[in-house]
Amino acid sequence: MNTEKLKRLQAAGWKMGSAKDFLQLSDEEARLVELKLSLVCAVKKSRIKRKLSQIDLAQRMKSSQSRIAKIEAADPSVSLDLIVRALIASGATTRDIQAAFTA
Amino acid sequence: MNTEKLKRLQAAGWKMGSAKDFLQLSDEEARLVELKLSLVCAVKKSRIKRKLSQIDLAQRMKSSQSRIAKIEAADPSVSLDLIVRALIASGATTRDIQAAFTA
DNA sequence: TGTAACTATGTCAGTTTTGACATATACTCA
DNA sequence: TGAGTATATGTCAAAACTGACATAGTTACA
Repeated sequence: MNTEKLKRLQAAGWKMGSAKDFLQLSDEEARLVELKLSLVCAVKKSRIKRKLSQIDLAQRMKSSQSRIAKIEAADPSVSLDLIVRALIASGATTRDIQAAFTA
Repeated sequence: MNTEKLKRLQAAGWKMGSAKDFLQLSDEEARLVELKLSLVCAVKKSRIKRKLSQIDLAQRMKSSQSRIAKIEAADPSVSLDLIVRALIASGATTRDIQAAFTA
């Protein structure tokens, strides 16, 4: 089982807090991972809230359904840029985005 | 004068609000640019506040001085990932990061 | 049950982003 | 002035990310 798979499992619902030790991340890396996970959750919430399918969202941001799926699964191949673009495209308000940084 | 140069000028202190029209960005693109500019300013503030040189910060995050300079100049070649990593490495608190979203 | 819509996962060529390096420019302060 | 420190800008090979595609799995509902 590799690191990438683990990161995906994390996103799939594993409790944070164990991530750092398990993946042997530095504090800084851990904060970035947690931040990404928060934003990723916000993307899904925002998308569902607006009743958009992954295909809908993909079209809005000129991406593809598979990439949206990877975003929501916190696949290690997705950048913070893409996550935030998805969040914006999904209709999240500035306040929503801000809130995601807190969580 | 190209788009990349313009984006750098923006970061160098130009008032936002003109960016969207001038660069013909969509609302979504404009929001992302504004977000990046806010974070970029936060990086510089945080770095200065902790009395770190660009070299110091570069070492902390295993990057290079030139890349830190590009981050602070909002060079189009820098990703949101790198900006946030710099912000974290510079010692910014979660609250600082959050505040950058408001500004 | 079937089937239509939705979501997940793997792959890959093309594109973007990266650290490193060279070098130029600015800013102290003696 | 000059030497030392800090920051800016250009370049490039290597690494990371991307959309697109195929396809597998899931969910909802008649």
